[in-house]
Amino acid sequence: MLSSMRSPEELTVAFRATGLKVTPQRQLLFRLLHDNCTHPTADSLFSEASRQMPGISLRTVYQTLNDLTEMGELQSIDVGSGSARFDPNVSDHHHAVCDECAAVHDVYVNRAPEMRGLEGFAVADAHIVYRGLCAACSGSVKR
Amino acid sequence: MLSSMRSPEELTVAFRATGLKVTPQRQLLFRLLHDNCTHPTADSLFSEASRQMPGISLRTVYQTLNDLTEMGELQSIDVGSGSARFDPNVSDHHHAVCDECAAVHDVYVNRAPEMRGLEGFAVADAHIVYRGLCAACSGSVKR
DNA sequence: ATCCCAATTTGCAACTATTGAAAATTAGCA
DNA sequence: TGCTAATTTTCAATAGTTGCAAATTGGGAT
Repeated sequence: MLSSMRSPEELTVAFRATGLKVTPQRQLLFRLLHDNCTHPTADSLFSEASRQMPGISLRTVYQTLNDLTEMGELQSIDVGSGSARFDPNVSDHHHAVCDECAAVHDVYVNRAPEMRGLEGFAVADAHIVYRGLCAACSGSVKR
Repeated sequence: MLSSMRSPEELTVAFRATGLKVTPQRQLLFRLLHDNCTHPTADSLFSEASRQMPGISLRTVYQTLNDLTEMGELQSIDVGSGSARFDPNVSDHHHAVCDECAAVHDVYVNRAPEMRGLEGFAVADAHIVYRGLCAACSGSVKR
């Protein structure tokens, strides 16, 4: 059901097949992104990567994220937080952002709603951003 | 039906009532925004304003846009174009962005779709961004 | 009509997110 | 093992936006 990014091993093959090289930096990022449901920013990935590979550059992180996005292995999403979030779940889905803890969750809808009030617009896709309080934040006794 | 920003005259009263001053810069922006359905950016408003009032500063434009947004007279929307767009239509609505000409249109949906796959998230609001080709761009013989 | 002071405008520096460019390094095939 | 194009790194540059301080000004009080 989830259409996740391919595994580090599969990406290694895919990269080589495309003429792209598989460097230690890229392998690390493949691993950090695999099954990552935190919707990380380039910067949070850079921090995480730096811990395991001191000296890796932020530029390389951006580069690799862009490569993966172009290959369709990653989805770049903008939930209005100022920086792009990257999502290895490339299936057709939407997002819910917690106003309290800023966590981003994947959500699904039965069918994209029909829009009204605009004749002749050919919709290619629709992305919904829900805002509110996540289970953890709304469940706890609020401050 | 449309819940548009109040008129320049009404805003003048509202500003004074709140202890905010009504300057020529602000009056100009009130006018430029009234009934403006182009979803302008701060910068496009600054260009327009500069034509009528050379010397007005971009900082003032940002300031006033933020003030109006805080007062609920304006909605700041992010359609992923890199810069914020401002919408004097403050009713509950959504947006359609043309991939060709980048125009942003207001759209309405019957009801916000229920989301699935996330238990306990208390939705405060939902914003949908549609992408595709607007009537003008999809109708014309493509380049 | 004039004063006065808090609100505003300006100018500019600072900041964040991201990309461009060039030199040094390296993956991976021959 | 060598070669070369791809990659990484470094650093500068860009866009959008905000912070700050000095100069200006709106508008109620006099």
